[in-house]
Amino acid sequence: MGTRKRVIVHIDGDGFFAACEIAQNEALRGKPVVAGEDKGMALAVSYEAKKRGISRGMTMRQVRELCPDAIITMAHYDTYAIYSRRMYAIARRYSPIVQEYSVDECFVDITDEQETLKMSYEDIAHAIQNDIHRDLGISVSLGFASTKVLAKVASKWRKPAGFTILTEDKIHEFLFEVPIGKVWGIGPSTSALLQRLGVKTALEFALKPESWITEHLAKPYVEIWHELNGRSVSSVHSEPDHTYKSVMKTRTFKPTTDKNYLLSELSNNIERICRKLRRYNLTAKYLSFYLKTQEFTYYRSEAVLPHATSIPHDFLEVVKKLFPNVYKANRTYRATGIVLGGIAPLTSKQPDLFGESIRFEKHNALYKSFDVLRKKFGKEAVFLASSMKARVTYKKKIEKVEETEERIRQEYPNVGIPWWGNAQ
DNA sequence: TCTGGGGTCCTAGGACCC
DNA sequence: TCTGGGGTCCTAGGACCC
Repeated sequence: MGTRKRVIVHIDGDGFFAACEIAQNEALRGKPVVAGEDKGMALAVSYEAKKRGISRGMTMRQVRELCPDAIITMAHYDTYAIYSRRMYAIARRYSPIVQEYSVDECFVDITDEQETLKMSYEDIAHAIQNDIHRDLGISVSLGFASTKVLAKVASKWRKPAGFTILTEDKIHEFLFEVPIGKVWGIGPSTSALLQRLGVKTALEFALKPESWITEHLAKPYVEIWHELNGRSVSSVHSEPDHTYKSVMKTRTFKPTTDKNYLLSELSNNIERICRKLRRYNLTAKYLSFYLKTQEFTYYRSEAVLPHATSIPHDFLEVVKKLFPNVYKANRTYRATGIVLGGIAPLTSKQPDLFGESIRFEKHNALYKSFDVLRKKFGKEAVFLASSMKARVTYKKKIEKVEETEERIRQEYPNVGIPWWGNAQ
C-alpha cells in the first residue's frame, strides 16, 4: 500500500441468482422471480418480487403466501459461477487489479487506469457497468471511493443499477445517513454493542478517536475505522487464492432423535465431502463434526487423523467412535455437519508407513471408479450402505441440480467451478 | 427474518513448561 | 509442600461474510 490515494470500485450484482435465471430465460423478465426452491428459502429475489414484499431469506411458504404468482426456480450454482466469471472478465477489460470477493461481488482498483485508458475515473466505472448490462443482461450496482469499505457501503446505497460516487468532500454527509450496522464487517453483535455506547451511525463511529476504538473493539474494527475515514489499509488483491483451509458439508433434515439416522446423515456428508476432496485432489488431516439441535445448539467433537486422507472410511471410523460424546437420546436434532481441516494436495506424499500408502492407493482407485459409475449411471448408482437412510430422504430436485452442475462442468471444462461455485 | 450451506479470521483461556 | 511469574502452543467458539 503506497501513500497514494486509491480509486476503488465495488461491483455488486443485483439479485444476482434471480438475475441469472432471467438472463437465461427472457420470458421471466419483468416477472417476480425467486431462486432457491431446492433450499426451501429465497436465496435471490428479482426486483419485481421485491416490490411484492419478498425479501432474501424468506421461506418458500412465505413467498407463496405473499405472491402466489411468483416464479420459483432452483438454484443453479454452476450457471451463476459462469456469469460471475464473465462479469469479472468484463471488469478486467478496464483494470488488471480485480479481486473476486464472492460469486456476485468484486473490487476493482482503477487508480492507474486513468492515464492508460485516457478516460476519467467516472467514465471507466460507467463503462464497466454498461458493458455488464449490455453483454450479460444482468444489472449491477457500483460504489466508487478511496477504500474498500467505503466503496462497499456506497454500492449498497442505491440499488438496482445504482452508481454512487463517494468523493472526499461527501464522505461525512454520506456516512451520516448510514446506520452503523450497515457497514461491512459490523454485524448484529458489534452493532448492538456500539448502540449501547451511543454510536448509531457510521459517521459517529468514524469521528471517534482511535483510542476509543481500540479500547472497546478488536483489531478488525480498527481497520474498518481507518477505511471509513478514507485511509486505505486493505488493498485490492488480484492474485487468485483459491486454496482451501477447510471444507465442510452440512444438511438440515426433518427433526429427529434417531441415532442411526443421524449416523447415516453424517455418513452421507462424509461421502459428499470426500467427492469434493477427490475433485480437487486434496486430503485432510483434521476432522470435526457436529450435531445441531432444534434449539440451534451445536454439539461438536473432533480428532486428528493418523494420516492425511480422502477415504470416506477413515473419517467414518473416527465419527463412529466419537459419536457417543455428542449424542444424547433425549435431544431432538435438525442437522449434522462435517468440517475437515489441514487440507493439503494429494501429491505431497508425506513419509508414511509403507502399508499405509498401499492401502490409500487402493481405496482411492476404488472411489475414483465409483465417481465414474455415478457419472455414467446417475447419482443413485453407488453410495455407502451406511448412508442409506439419509439417501432415501433425498429430494429428486436436489439430484437434478447436481446433474446440471455436472453437465455444465463438462460443457465448460476450462471454466471450472471456482471455489465459491456453491457459495452464497 | 423461527432461521440453508459454505467459508475466514480473531481471541480468550486452558495446558504445559521453565 | 506450597508456591510466583512469564512464555508459548493449541483449541473452542464467537463474529462476520456471501
